[in-house]
Amino acid sequence: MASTDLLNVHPVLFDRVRLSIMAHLSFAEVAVDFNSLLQSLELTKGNLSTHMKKLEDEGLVKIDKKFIGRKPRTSYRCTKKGKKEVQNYLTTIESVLKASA
Amino acid sequence: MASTDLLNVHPVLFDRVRLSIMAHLSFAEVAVDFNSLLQSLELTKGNLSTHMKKLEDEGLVKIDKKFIGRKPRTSYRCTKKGKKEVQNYLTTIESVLKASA
DNA sequence: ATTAATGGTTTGTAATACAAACCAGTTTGT
DNA sequence: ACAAACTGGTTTGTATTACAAACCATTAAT
Repeated sequence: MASTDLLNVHPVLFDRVRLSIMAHLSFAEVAVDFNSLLQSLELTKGNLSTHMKKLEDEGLVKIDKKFIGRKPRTSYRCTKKGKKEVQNYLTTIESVLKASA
Repeated sequence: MASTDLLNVHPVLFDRVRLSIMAHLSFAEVAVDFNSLLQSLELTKGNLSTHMKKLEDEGLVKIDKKFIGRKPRTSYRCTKKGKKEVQNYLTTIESVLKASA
């Protein structure tokens, strides 16, 4: 088994909210903006903001800020690394837990 | 998709160490004692102790304290609820992440 | 000109993971 | 017999983190 494999999972993904975010982003395949995430996930703005910053710091997500007309708009997309880490999370969890089922 | 399904996952399992513990226990099928867990998982005693307490409080694990000869021995086993929650964790993660792969 | 809404960020607080210190007893060494 | 070291943990203090509230800057509506 080697449940220590879990150590190879990116730590930042061990959070329900961030995993949800990454699921959304990797599902979308395209950039998703702050407010859709906000709605889908039912978070407060501050909470979402800091989670996104953390994901960005770890390179799992790329932020894109621009103006739509006169309004600011922040959107995010999943990086290659992000996809990789999500995949790794899934396969690792499966291997660790299925052995024990 | 509905990544909000993640809300149905037991919160206490969203921790790398506790998930490792539960993987160990549900794999073992039998009681595992404090010190084997300590070794397998390479934790400090205090850390393991508090994690086990939390798992116990949530009813995922049953604690058993007795004396072997003159020495105390604490061991743990996975409860039915524990197994159920681990299963739920696995299937939920799979459904949420596979949709996004 | 005010008020309300949009699009976020910064900041203060409560919860949590962790290791260090501690405690109760046992075995080992002299 | 006594001390030192080991066993088997628990309690306690600290650092990190998740979170919501408060805030800021601007735009849109009245």
